[in-house]
Amino acid sequence: MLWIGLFLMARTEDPSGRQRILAVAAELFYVRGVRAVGMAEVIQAAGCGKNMLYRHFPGKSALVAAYLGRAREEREAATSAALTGEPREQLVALVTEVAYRVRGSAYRGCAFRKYLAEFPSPGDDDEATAVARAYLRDTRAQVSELVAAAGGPPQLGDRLWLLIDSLYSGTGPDPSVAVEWARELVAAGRPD
Amino acid sequence: MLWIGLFLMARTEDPSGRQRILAVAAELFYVRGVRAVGMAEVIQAAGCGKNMLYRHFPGKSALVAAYLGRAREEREAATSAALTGEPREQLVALVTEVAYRVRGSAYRGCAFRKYLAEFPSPGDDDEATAVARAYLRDTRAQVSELVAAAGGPPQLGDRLWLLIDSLYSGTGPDPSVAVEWARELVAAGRPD
DNA sequence: AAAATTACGGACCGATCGGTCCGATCGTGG
DNA sequence: CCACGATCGGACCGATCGGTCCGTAATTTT
Repeated sequence: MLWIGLFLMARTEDPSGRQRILAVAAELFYVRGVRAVGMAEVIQAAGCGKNMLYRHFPGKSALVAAYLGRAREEREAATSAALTGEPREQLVALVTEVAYRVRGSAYRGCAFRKYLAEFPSPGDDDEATAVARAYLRDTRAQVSELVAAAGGPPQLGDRLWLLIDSLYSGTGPDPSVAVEWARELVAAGRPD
Repeated sequence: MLWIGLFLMARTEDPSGRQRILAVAAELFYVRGVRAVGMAEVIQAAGCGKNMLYRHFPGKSALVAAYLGRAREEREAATSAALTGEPREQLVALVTEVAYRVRGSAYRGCAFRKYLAEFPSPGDDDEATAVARAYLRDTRAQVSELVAAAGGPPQLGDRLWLLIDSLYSGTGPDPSVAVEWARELVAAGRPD
């Protein structure tokens, strides 16, 4: 009975353990900034004891790295869900999905870009910085590969990445401007 | 003799006073982040005593606000220097100037966007936040006005602002992509 | 019911923060 | 040569940080 319970918790929600702490910490880090949120505040918001948190995460840097890793998983899930249809449609869908997310009321900027802005000179062993940089690099590579699959010129990838980058920045114009522009761009690149 | 000296210092450089402290602090805040730089480090880098700094700036928040105000002045000077010729040329020159700055080896991202990312939930009386927001708002308005003066549609302003925004983000493609795109955009909007 | 495992949360530690105050020092004017 | 003013920089303060340890209470296993 105990083992079945542990098994189910591990497979499903783990509502009072690691996942719960991570969800609470992620929200705080994202909204208020990583440096501005102390461990004590995470503990209080999670409603757990100090032992609980420090057993799952050896320190704040590990918690922050897990926060960005979680953000990456969420982004990848949303992105892959939007990528159906032929490559050209996928390119537009990619921009549209980002625009949709940016319009959401909970959007406070790109978590990875914000982290890199907050820690521009990290130690060489900063795992969170590695996660953030890898995400940006991989996402951009994904666009390039998609453009190559669609038979478009590399320049198309550059310009689409520029549009996505502007969307994420949070200070750009209305997201629909980027979406409409991406549509024109992909349509113009069509050889037929 | 004493008065002449004071007069010259006030008119020219003030090498051991406010301007020097501000220059040192600005470099530190910009490269390493505002929160990551303590007042003690600013004082040591400026080579002055604590009294010196706290006489010119009542506290860190005032120093940060002055840092962003200084950054704004520098940006406005560089921008206005680039704005010669007819409105359409000015639009391209605006993007080109930003691209030039972004390519510089000392570029570490837009100071205003970085500050807003570092302090997403400031107090209502945070002067630095007000400076940063005002800069972004005014710069965007400047683009819109320039487009209007050039007789272009508002959409042109949106798209040019998008390009500029992407340039500043620091994670976009090569700056030349935005410059070339801006050239095409302005040329295509030409009625003749 | 007794025992053992778990978790909450306060006490505590050293380090660092922004900021104040004051003694020591140096250059200048009388 | 002395006295004055300005400046450097260390001592110090309260607050907060990340992190450790442990007393106590609750829950579960036997």
